Formats: sequence, structure tokens, C-alpha cells
Amino acid sequence: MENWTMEPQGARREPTMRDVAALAKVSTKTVSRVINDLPGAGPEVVERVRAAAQSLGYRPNLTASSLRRSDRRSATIGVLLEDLSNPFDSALLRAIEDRARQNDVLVLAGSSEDDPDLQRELVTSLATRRVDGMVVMAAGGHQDALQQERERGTPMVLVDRPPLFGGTDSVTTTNRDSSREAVLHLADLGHRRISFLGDRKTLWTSQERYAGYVEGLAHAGLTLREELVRTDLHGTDAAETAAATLFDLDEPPTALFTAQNLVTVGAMRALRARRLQRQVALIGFDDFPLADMLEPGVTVLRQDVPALGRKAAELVFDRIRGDRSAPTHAVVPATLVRRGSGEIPLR
Amino acid sequence: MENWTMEPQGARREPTMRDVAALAKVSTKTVSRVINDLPGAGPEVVERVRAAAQSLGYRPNLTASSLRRSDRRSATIGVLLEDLSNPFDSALLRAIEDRARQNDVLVLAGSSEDDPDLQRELVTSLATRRVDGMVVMAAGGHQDALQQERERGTPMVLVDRPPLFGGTDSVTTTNRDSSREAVLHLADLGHRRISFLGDRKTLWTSQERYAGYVEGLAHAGLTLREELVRTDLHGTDAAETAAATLFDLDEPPTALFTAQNLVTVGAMRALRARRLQRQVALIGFDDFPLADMLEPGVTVLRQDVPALGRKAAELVFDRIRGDRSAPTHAVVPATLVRRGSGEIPLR
DNA sequence: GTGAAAGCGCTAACAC
DNA sequence: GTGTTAGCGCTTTCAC
Repeated sequence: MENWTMEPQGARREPTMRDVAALAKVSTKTVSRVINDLPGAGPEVVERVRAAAQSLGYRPNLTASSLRRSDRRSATIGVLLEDLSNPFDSALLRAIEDRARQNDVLVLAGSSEDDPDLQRELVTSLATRRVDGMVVMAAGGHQDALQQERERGTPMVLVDRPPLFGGTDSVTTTNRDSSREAVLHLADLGHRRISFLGDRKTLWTSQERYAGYVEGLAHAGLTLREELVRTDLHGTDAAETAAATLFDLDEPPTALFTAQNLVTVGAMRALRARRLQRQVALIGFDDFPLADMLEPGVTVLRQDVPALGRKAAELVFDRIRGDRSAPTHAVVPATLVRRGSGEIPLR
Repeated sequence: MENWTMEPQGARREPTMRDVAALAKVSTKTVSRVINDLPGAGPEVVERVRAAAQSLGYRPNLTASSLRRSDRRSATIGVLLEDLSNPFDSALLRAIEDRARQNDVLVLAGSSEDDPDLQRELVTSLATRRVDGMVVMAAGGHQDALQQERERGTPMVLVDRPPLFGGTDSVTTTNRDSSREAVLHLADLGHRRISFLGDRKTLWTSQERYAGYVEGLAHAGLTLREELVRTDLHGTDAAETAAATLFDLDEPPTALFTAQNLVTVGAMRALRARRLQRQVALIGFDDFPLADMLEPGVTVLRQDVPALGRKAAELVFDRIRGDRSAPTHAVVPATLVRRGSGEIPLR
């Protein structure tokens, strides 16, 4: 039991501009001017209105104001990522949120779970709330809903994956180039049997990273062996199982390139299960917490997530402000972080 | 260059109910009925309206409808956490989002950075957008802004930390009991010099976990030694430094209880730097990814984050629906997960 | 410098 | 079943 009586939640009527106007003995228009810091109100009136607003605990109703205002801004953007609980996604959201705050904008966040249908629903939900713009990590497969929304004129920036349609900004990482670099790094250490383990093939990032892998092999003069390639691995468990099968081969790989976060973790588990973590080289795409504390430390291609988010937010705010220049496709470089696992030479 | 001309972003006028009404040759009220699946529209008219809406690409304006509707719902809740990029916070957000989606509600998310002033600003921002309710991880220090908002009647649930004021629901973890359990676990292994390393003292969770530590020592018949206690550690680096000083003592601890995520990581780094990770026992509050892959695996008290988020969301939706029963203070149990580091006996 | 009237897109209340 | 009128809280327009 508490000594404080339960306030009827949500029951009280919020004071309106009219209430303030009545108390200050001015018109609502004048209150509007004061609240929005617009000129055309005498200093004494301003004081009276401020006092009235203060004493009533008045707070403007942005929903009503944006309905009437000519710019129609809701001071809200939508951010649709794959899974807000994924560290990559949440770091991105945070970076976007920081930039949004600088613009006095709030963020409506959602997880599409890489499902185009769910993504369409979320886009509709955001549109229904008249967000000023959207930052979207496109779900794999078609992007019909995104394209349609974009064609209606909604400012939109795709992040992590580029649009399959025209006229839309995007911010991505050097997926292909960095992957090639990783493979070459492994080849330089003498490795000739380098495996690729990748996420779902429908994802553009997976495709790009695979392309970089193929290019890397070619540049190193190595032949691509299908039996060393495992794709469509969704989640840690699938990756672990797939990695395990690699070591049952007559000629198992001596190095692994894992093209995603969770895939890297799965592969690491498989290596550990066979006590191969100091024998087999490993480079993963995407950094993750504690990668440096493992033994050996995990060499990764680190994306600059804050830069990705910041850039995406800046682009969408530019568009919201009316920028109609040609679409930008920003590419943020990833960095090879050497921690040990990627520096294991061919024995 | 792209072949698709840049759509004037945000320039197109959204079709309104009036447009649909005109095309379907009915009144706006009838369109409203059809769009909202309300009775009182003939099947043939429904069809005509649907077709008109479809062909115009009409989408209801929730902002306008919520302004006029008697329940005033925006179908949006605010979620204010400390840092959306923190794994604990983002897991919580995701759990809340899932429950929200089941109610066709979207989530406005923000990071308070544990700053009461920033939290106040965010609360105001949310209120200005007329969210239906809020789920808040209260910043340390005073909770004036939260209390004021609550007293205005806004449905609010505090998560992770309880309110310092009455009449408000909360969902927390068994901080004290679980901490005591951890200390007793260490004492059972023979440890007599057990250190406490904690986050900022202003945080309720830190205080509770410290209280549990003190209780645990008492139950085990051990004396509390101030020199083994380090508090106010914010972030990994501070924790690492503090942990290092412990091992410079004449009588260093043989076991550590680290009362937060990042503190645990910092302590681990300090242990590793001195190659003590297999000598000194360690139990941390909060689980974290890869804790099982370290050597030794890290024993932790794991919070049931999805349950915390789910419960918080359910409570806020109950209040939004008008539930005025006495405040609930739900407590979700944490679990001791034994992975090795906490099972190192006194040598 | 200030206010009255109109209306943003929608729904409540009531009439027919 | 369907439409009319009024009005949610605010800003626009324009008059004074």
C-alpha cells in the first residue's frame, strides 16, 4: 500500500491555448505568438502570457500544431531497422537519435525482422503518423513498400543496404572492398583453402561480401572451391553447424572468412569445440564487444557505425529541409582490426 | 547519375478523406465509417469507398483523427532508457516494442544518458506529442520531471529502477537478493576477502546490489572491509583502474563481485592484465554476449530482460486502458548462471 | 501590436 | 443507412 492515491491515469484534461488566452486576457493568436517566439507581441503581453502558461502548466500540443502549420512537420522521423536488440542496429539507432536530438526531432523506432510484409506494415504505421522522414534498413527481398513510400514523396534514406530503386539516398559500408582485403590478408599468410561463411543470400550485404571474397581469391591466384562455401546461415547455431561440417572435409579449410556478426560467433564456437581456434585463421565482418578479450583475439572488419548513423540522419534532414539534389550514395570505410585470429599463418 | 528523377521529397499533397469522399460520391463521415470499419454503411457503398481510397492511395491521418477522437489516443508510447546502444537497454526496448506492436502501438525511443535535465526535456518532448503513456528508466538523482508528468495523469511505468514517488507502477529485478546469493556462493567456496565493484552510487540498482553484498557478507560471517569496496565506477576504464588497485593491496581480494555489465568487463581486463583470471573468482551482475566463450567462462546473475520489458509494457497498456487499481511493483527474478569464473575456489 | 474568422483532417453528436 | 454541423487545438490570413 502506498500513501499516495492513484492518480486517474490519463484522465486529466490538458490545458489548451484557449485556457492560457483566457487567463492572460489575450487572444489565442497572441498566445501562439508568445509560445512560438514569434514577433508581434509587446513585452508586457509576453510576460503575462508566459506567467499564465506557467501557472496552468500549459504545454503546446504538437499534434494539433503540426496539423495546422503550413510545413506540416511532426518533428518526428521513423527509423526501421532489422532488430533493435542487435548491437549493430542499436548502435545505429543511437547515432541517429543523437543527430535527431540536435534537430529537436524524436525517433519512432521499429524492427522489421527482415520481413518485407512486416516492413510494409511499419512503413504504413509511420506514414499514418505523418513522420517527416524515414531511415530504413531494407528487408531482404523486394522493396516495393519502400519504393511506393518514396514515390509518394516521403524523404527516405536507406542505411546498410542500398535501394533497388532510383531516386533515394543511401549509406553503406565498403562491404566488397573490405572483404577482398580480408581474404588477401589471409592469403598473404600462406592460406590457400579459405572458407566463406555467410548470412542469408537475399541480403545485399551478404552478396557484396561474397563478391569481395571471390575477388580476393582471384587476386591471390586461388581457385574458388564450392565445398568451402557456406551461405544462408541465419543465426549463431546455423553458423556453428555449418562450420563444423567444414572440418569433416578431406581437405578442410585453414582459414575462415565469416561475413557477419553472428556467423563469426557460431564459427568460433565450432572452432573451440574442436580446439582449433589457434590453428585455423579467422576474420569476421563486423566488430563485436569483447572480441579483443577472447583467446586469440578476433580479427575483424570494423564498420564505423556512428558515422553510418550520423550520415544517414544528416541526409534525411537535408531532404526534409527541401534539398532536391541528385541522390547521394555515401560509403563509409570499414577497417581491418588485427587481434590475432586473422594473423595465424599456415602451419 | 541515376535514370530516375529525384522526387520532390515531401512535396506531394497526401489525399484526404474529402478527396476520397468526392470520388466515391459520399460524405466524409461515410468514408470515416468505412476506413474505421464502423457499422452503418451499406455493403455497396463500402465497396465504392474502398475502391476510391485505393485508387487515390489514401491513408488516414492518425494525427488528425487522434486530435478529434474522444479517447485522444495517439497509438504511440514513449520509451526513455539510459542508452539505447547498451545491450541491456536495447534488449528491453525490443521487448517493449514487441508488446507494443501487438497493440498496434508505435514506440518513440530516447536515451536520457542518466541525466535528469535531459530526461526532463525528453519527457516534455513526448508529452508535447501526446503519447498515450511512457516506460521510463529513471535517471539517477531526483525524479521531479517524472513525478510531475505522472501527476498530470500520464500513464507511466518505471523499469529497472523504482519511483521515488508514489502512485506509479514499476518493474525491477531481484537486485539485492541475487547479489546476496552471489556473495554467499563465493563464500561457500571458501573466499573470505570478497571485493565489491559498483556503478554510480546515485543509481538505485547500485545501492541495492551493494546492500545485497553487505547482507551476503554478514550471512557468511565475514566482516565488511572498506578497502575491498570500489564504487562510483562509470564505464569499463574506470572499473579496470579500480580493480587494478585492489591487487596492490597487502591482502588482495580472492574473489570479486562486480555489480554491473561494464564494471564486470573492466574487472576482467584487470584480471587478465595480471594473469589472475584463473586465480581470482568473479561473479558479475548482468549477463553479456560471449560471456560463455571467455576463458574461464564468466559466472553472472542474469536478468530476464524480455520478461522485464514485457511486464512493463503490459502495465502501461493496462493503465492506458483505464486500469486504476493500486500501483504494482513487479519484481522479476535474476538467475545465477555458473560458467566457471564464479566457481574458482580459494586455493 | 493585436484579434477575428477560417480551416488543417478528422470524428462526435445528432438529424434525417 | 447516410449526411450535416460543429469542433478537437492550433496556425493562417487578413483586418484593424
